[in-house]
Amino acid sequence: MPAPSDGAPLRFDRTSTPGELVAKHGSLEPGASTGEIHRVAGRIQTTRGHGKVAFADLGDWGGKIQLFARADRLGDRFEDFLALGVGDWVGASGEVVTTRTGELSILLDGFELLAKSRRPWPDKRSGLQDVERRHRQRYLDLATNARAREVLMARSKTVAEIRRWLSDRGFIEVETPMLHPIPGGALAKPFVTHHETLGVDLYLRIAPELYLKRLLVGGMERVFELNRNFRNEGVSTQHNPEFTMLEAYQAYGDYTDMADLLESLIRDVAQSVTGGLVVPWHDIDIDLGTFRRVRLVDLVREAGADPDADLAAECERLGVAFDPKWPWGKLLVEIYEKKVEHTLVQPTFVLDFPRDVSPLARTHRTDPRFTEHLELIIGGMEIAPAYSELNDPVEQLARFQAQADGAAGPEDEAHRIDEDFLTALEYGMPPAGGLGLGIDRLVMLLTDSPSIRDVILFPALRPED
RNA sequence: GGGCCGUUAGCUCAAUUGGGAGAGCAGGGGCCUCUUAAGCCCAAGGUUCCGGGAUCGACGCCCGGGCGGCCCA
Repeated sequence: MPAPSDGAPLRFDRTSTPGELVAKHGSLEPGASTGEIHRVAGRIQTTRGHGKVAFADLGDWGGKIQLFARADRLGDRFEDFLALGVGDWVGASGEVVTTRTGELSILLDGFELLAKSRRPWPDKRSGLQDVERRHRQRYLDLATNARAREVLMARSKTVAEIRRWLSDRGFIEVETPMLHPIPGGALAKPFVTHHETLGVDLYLRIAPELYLKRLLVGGMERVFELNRNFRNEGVSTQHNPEFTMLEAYQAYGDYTDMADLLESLIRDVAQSVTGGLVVPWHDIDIDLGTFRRVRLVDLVREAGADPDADLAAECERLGVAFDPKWPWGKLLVEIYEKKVEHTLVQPTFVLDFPRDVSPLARTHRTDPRFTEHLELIIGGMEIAPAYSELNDPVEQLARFQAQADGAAGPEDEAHRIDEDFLTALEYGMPPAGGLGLGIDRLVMLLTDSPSIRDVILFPALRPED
């Protein structure tokens, strides 16, 4: 069998990892010999040549161990060892020992260069600092910065815990279309694409909501989807054009059930990901043990505006920019978003958004100006909306038409009338609660990350050229 | 879209009010048989993001642009 052209090994059998050896032998006396021969692999992190002996740190994401090379043991291979550099992948074999200074080491009998790093490596002390390159070349960020690895692992665990938590409670995960003939389920500008053989424009979904509700019509009682949404809007520390959202629906429930569920879910996920319910956030601590519940209209009143007065005048007085065409509810929400939302640092359910801005939620059971639509705010960020879901096809059509008539925002962000969805509702959708949970922002909270780009491995950036 | 800040060697960063660009690390050569941010010696490394302008003289000042960060819309 011919050797590969570059002679590099195709595989390497390990008997242990650096982290496992540290766990087993981490407290040996200086100058100890274990009699254990091991084969370990990893990436060279530092090298220290010292005449007829040399050292290198070999590490992976789970730990590191020192390689101890002696010219009298390695013979001709000693020169090759000295040629190793930072970033090289190496498989090594030898006895597990400690040096005179007590450092746990592999006393090398042999080693293989598994892959060479051909480019200059970031500074070994500081790691890669340049924010732009950390995003464009995330592999270097991960390879040199422990913080980047911790965030990635926290995100992975968060997603895994959410899936397990929901599954344990009877929620079924589904996948609904990413390509939508009509963008729906949210107020947002979509990305447009085109299907050649069907000859139609399609939209990357802005939300899966209307498809998940079709599944409620089909009889699914507890259903969720955890995947990407796409919105053709600006990028900021809280927005990426593609972002990850959990949407979950529960038949026979309402928005108070969804608030209970969110509270319990976030608490359990925080506990398993961070080990506690108090998470540091910038300069303060956020206590996920207590979730306040307060009506939006009361928050606006607390902010010094009278919801029963002329809201355009109130906006004027408070310095909130507005469009005179906006309806009452839009003005009310504008005051809330500009004056209140960013001040809600501790977990807060903001209850009962106005009907004008909430076309998919049921009218409030006692106050018809509002809907049973809440938003969970933590750290000043919208983390999760939840509704008592509108299931009346006649009212749904009327709400869509009110949206299409304008007033609530730019035309390309208004709901378009999805006849197929209305047909589904006409077959009967059970009463249900639904929620959306922004996964990126939740991970920001759990990892004290100030920017969404810290928790998305490859965030949207302008092309370099 | 607006404002402010940043952009210098492969990386991390310096460079009084405008006077001719430096260090550490990495990479190259040499010494060294227990180092661990190894150490010591030597050499090399630059279109100071790009384009224009004022000045005897620009990394620095002015104008325009790129990319990034933060804040605002």
